[in-house]
This record gives sequence, structure tokens and C-alpha cells, in this order.
Amino acid sequence: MITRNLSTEQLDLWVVDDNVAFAKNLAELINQTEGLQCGGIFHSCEEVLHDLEAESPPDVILMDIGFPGMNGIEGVKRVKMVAPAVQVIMLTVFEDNDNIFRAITAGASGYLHKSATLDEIINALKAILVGGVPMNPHIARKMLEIFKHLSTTTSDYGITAREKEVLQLLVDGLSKKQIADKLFVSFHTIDTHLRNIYAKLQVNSRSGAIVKVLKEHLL
Amino acid sequence: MITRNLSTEQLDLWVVDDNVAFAKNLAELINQTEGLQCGGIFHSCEEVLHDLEAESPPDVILMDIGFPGMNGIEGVKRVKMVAPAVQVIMLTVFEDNDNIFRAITAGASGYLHKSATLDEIINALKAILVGGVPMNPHIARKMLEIFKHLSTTTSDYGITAREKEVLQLLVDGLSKKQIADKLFVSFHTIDTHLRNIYAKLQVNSRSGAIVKVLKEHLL
DNA sequence: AACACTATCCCGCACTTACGTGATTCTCAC
DNA sequence: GTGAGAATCACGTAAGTGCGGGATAGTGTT
Repeated sequence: MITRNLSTEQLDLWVVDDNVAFAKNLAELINQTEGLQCGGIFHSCEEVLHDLEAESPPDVILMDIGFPGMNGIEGVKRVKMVAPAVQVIMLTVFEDNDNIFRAITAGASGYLHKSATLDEIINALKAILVGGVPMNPHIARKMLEIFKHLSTTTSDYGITAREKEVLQLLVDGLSKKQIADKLFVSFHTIDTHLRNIYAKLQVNSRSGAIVKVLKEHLL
Repeated sequence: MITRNLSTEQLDLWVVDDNVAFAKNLAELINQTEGLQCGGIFHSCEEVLHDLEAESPPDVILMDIGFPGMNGIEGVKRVKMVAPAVQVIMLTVFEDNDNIFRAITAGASGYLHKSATLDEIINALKAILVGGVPMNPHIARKMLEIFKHLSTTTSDYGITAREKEVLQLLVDGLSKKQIADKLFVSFHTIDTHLRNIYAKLQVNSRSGAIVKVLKEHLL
């Protein structure tokens, strides 16, 4: 539940960053901007969580990721647990897919690089509060990248249909004997199939095969 | 590279749908709209690919997913291979995460439900061409859902730090003996650790443990 | 001081796996 | 129609696995 918005009142922001100078600097910039107001500066996630329970929550929290102790990702999760209505924007130097992915899934609404200008930050705020679209173009692109990366099936190692059946049952945890019974063939047949599968996947154990199948989304 | 835009010229659209009546209807609606022009109607992906090589590509292709033969997902991939600059919007009755996910990863720029009004379609076009954001709010939300779903870590089954070490090496494909050597403990210790791990994960084989670890993103 | 938890170590047995080395059909392409 | 894959079946063995029993020692809680 957002009780204020950009057009009617001051927008209340909290800044969380262990770098004291940076946080203070950002807070000043915010306070110098019309319509924005920095209602709190914090230097750890624990402080924020403590205050969130005592005071009324802000509209938006700008949060660093690279904390000692509880990191920003964990921080977002906890914040969203205590105050689900608060929009959290990650503010960080990390721009790798993994961090963005984790931040988004933890409940972050946006993700800005620390070099972002105040204009960019305000634009992100508008996008999040007014438009209701919980991401900015930059993250959107990153997310697409991650998506594409997640679905690079490409090679199927020339696994035949029958071998795929066997492989599926292998992943389901069945022993050779159980697979044989299920497919109405002999133990030896499954044994041979598995040898061929192992050769094609270039592994030498059922564990290796399972890992390869799950990690590369075969089947 | 987009050579035209909404403000200066006609925007050239192609419609691809095996439902002849629907495609024709949509094409007419498009042609009745100022600034839009339907440059081609196709009833299969093959037709589109053929024409793409002969003619200059359109600005946007509106494509159905549920084709007999080559489906829309495969179609998008091929289209983007031949003409990467073309923006493809999927137009479909399927709204499940799996289809959206696959369409996006195949290179689709947008995803609209077939019940979408022409207004909605035009809005999507604007978002894609002008804003450069390769998705609309609706898809954005869906993508967030998929992301969240992909990363449901939740339970860690009370695995201890030491057990995690063992588990990691297990997933790496090492035997009990190899794990023991690597951690400078005896075979029996690893054996016991694995028993405890199996109990916690509620499995009874290394295969089961590996599957659980990889599928639920433990570790 | 008693208790729970973790990590470590040990024995033995039935079972499963990985692999070497064969074989017989069947289909499909050249 | 010959040959290459695919799918099926077979024997044997060394190594590895899962689990039934144990045990000891340290750490931290209450």
C-alpha cells in the first residue's frame, strides 16, 4: 500500500549503504530535489529492519548490495517480509547477471548502478511508482540475457529416443533392474543403453550423467 | 536497426496466422489505423521465411504460436536468424509461463493475448519501437513470476556446513573414497555424512541426492 | 551436570554399478 | 544387398554403494 505519490506529496526515501560518505552525499542530493525527501540513512541491513518495525515504512528504500554481514540480497528478503509495500531499489557496483538475478528474485523492484545520476534514479522511481512496471529498461535487457542464457540447450549429444526414456528413469532414481522392469526388457539391455549414454555424454557414472542432464537441460 | 518509426512514416507490419479469417480481420484493422500498414499476410512460418529472403523485411511481425508443422517458437528463431532487426510480437491464446518463456528466449520482443484490442497492440508496438524496452508490462510481470519460481530456495533441510562440503563433492562426481581423501578424513566418516544427508533430504541414493540438490538449487 | 548436536571413526554384508567382451535382430540409407 | 546404427540379450568381475549395527570426542545449551 503506497500512501504517497510523486504528484501530491513528498516521496520518502531511505538510504542504506555502509559507505558513510556515499550515503550522506546521496541523501543530500535527494533532499535538494523537489518532491523527494530522505527520511533515514542507515549503514547496515540490521538497522533498517529494526527501524522498519518501529516507524512507518518509507515509500522506497535505496539499498547497497555489498555489505559486510547480512548482504543486500538477504536484506531485501527481510525488508519485504516486514513491509511488503516498500519498493526496494538495489544500488550497487556489481552488474553481473548473478547478482541482478538474485536481487530481483529476492524482491527488489529495481537495480541501478552506483554511477547512476540522480536523474536516472528519479526516472527509475517514476517507472516503479507511477508506471507500476517493476523494472527499468536496463534490468529488462539483463533479464532477457539471463533468460537466453538459461535456455541454451543446443547440443543433445545424439541421444536416441529410447536412450532418453532410460535417461529419464535414471534421473527419476531407478536402478538398472527397475528401469529394465519398467520398460519390459532385460537388465542387460539397460546396462548396454547406459554404457552408450555414458559414452555420448562423456561421463562414467550415473551421477555424472544426472548432473549433465540437469545442468544442461537435456530431456 | 529500425529505419522507420511511428512519427515519420507508415509502420510496416506482417501478420502470420494459420487462421485465415483472423489474419485477414487483423490486417484490415491495421490498415484502417493511421500510421500502420499491413504489408503481408501469411499462414505458415515457412511462407514468411521464404518472403523474408526475397523482400525487404517489415518493421514488425505479429505471429501466432499454435501452428501445425513448424510452430511459432521455432519460427521466431528462424526469422531472427534471417532478419535480426525485425521485431516479432507473439500473438496467441496460450498464456502459460512455459510458452512465454520459450517465446522470449527464442527472440520474441513481445507477447500479446489474442483477445488484445488493436489499441493494446499499438501500445505494445510503441513500447517496443519507441521506448526500446523489449517487453511490455504484462510480460515483465510474467517474467518476474518465472524468475521467482525458478529460485525457490526456501528449505535447506538443515544441512550442516560440513555436509554441504561433502554434498558438493558428491555432485562433482567423486566416490566416497575420493571425497574422504580430499577432506582428509576416513571413508567411514564420509559414509556416515552421506547417510545423514540422505536422511535429511529424504532420499536413499546418491542419485536422488544429486537430483534434489540440482533441482532445488541447494548448495 | 546433563543433553543434544556435530563430526569423526569402525565392521560386515547384500546389493548395485561400471566395464571388458561378446552376440542377434531390425531398419534404413546408399 | 551391404553396411551402419539402433535395440536387444548375455556372462563375469572388481569396485563401489547403502545400511544394519556400533563407538568416541568436542561444542554449545539449558
